[in-house]
Amino acid sequence: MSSSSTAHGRGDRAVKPPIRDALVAAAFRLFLERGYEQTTVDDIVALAGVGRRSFFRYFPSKEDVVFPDHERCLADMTDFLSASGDGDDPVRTVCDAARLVVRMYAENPAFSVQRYRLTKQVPGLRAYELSVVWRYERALAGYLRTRFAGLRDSTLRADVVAAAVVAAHNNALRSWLRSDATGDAEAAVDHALGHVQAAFGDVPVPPAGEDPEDVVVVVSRRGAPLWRVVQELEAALGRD
Amino acid sequence: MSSSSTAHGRGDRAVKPPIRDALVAAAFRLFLERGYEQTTVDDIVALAGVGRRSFFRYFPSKEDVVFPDHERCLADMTDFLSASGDGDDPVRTVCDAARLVVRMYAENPAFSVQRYRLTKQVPGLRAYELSVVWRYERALAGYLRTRFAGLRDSTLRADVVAAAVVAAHNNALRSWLRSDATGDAEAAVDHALGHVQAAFGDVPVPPAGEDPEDVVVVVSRRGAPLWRVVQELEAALGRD
DNA sequence: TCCCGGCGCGGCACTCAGTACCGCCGCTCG
DNA sequence: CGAGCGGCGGTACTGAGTGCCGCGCCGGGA
Repeated sequence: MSSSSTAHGRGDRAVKPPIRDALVAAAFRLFLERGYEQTTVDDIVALAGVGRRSFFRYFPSKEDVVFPDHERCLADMTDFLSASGDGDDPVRTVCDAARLVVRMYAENPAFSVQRYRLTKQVPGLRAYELSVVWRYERALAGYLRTRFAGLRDSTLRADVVAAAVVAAHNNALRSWLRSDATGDAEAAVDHALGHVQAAFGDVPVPPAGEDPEDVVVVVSRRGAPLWRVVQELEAALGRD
Repeated sequence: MSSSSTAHGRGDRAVKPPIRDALVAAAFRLFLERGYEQTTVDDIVALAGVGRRSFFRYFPSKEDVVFPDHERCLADMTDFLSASGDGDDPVRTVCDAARLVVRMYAENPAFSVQRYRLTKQVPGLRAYELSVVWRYERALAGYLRTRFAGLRDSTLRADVVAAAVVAAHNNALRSWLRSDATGDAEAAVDHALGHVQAAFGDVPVPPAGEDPEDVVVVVSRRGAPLWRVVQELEAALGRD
């Protein structure tokens, strides 16, 4: 039932938000019973036994109660990205960041499946989920832009890779949710992200055994000054 | 001012929707004057001189008036996809389908720039645009799924390619919009989509040979993916 | 112990998007 | 010439989201 992102294991009694969890529980009970649009905020607060005003204190909109933990997960992702150094392959880093999301889904499989069924058939919730996914994607793209800075078409590469990572992640995640959360969600996402890493990563991961050597292209127009050649060479090598 | 997708050239007096265009014009005047959220539907219909009920006859919601032609463009895209045979490279086909969108934007540059500024700073409109983009992406992915049927991880590949195409298209389109629609939007999108085709398409890309006097030196290790070669080649040729 | 300030909560009233229903008018077809 | 009929406007309603205020609880300070 509980869906809070904060852990609560010891004897302490719901240290964080008792009323917030009550609202989420009441909302999902009613959403599953009579549908999302047939449930008003007044119904939710009546079942939860709190005032209507308190609902909007904890959730800016009615849709937010369906995604109570994404805000925290997004914060975790930005923390993860800002904490990861410049050493590893950036594509691998954003793939790891995406794994944070599927891990959150896998923490509450039943809850995630219910929410998936809800968002699948309510257009308003689908639109809201899109905006949430968009924020994840922008976080990944922002990180990649800094890592790709200096390369040619850096923002384009960043956006495309971020979109591919999100698409692969969501493909595997939705497939897992459609199967009623049977099997290993993280493994499915790993497999999907493997394709993206193979296509965009510095090192083509799955076809192992090959050399991780990169490619260098030098194009020199006749009469082009030497510094121009050096510049292109540096650009191709990824130097700043 | 006009933004209708239907042509109206001859002496006939706005054969399709006179009142619809009036609503769009009035809405944008008010949106630019005092902002989107500061403008009510009553304000729009008052300025347009029609009844409030008529607004919702033409636009299901207040957000729809900002994107008056996307419904038609989406229909064009689905028509284009269902009409294209199974002969060509499917990745190239979806790239061509995406070009329909930028072409629509390029038809009314001033209108597109205004709308871009609006959607950039109004969260509600951003969310709505996301849902519109999502429908384009699903159309592309649906086509690719049928074309990829039988291949391994066909739906995954379809989703990833569709997302990459949309991301590349939007990257170039938004860059063009941010520059106040100076330059060639379609060329920018072509360049961006070239990267996607290089990464995912059957045929790397037609590089459109330039001067035969150029000297090209390519050093490629076997581990490097083909798209990297093409990317560096394009970069070295100064195509951006 | 009493007082005081803050804060979380509930209640009220309001705006505005979106919908259902109805009544009007002009057009066209029988 | 009359009867449908479709586009349009008006009215009234629901429900989401907001601003405002008053209450009660809790902790700190004199």
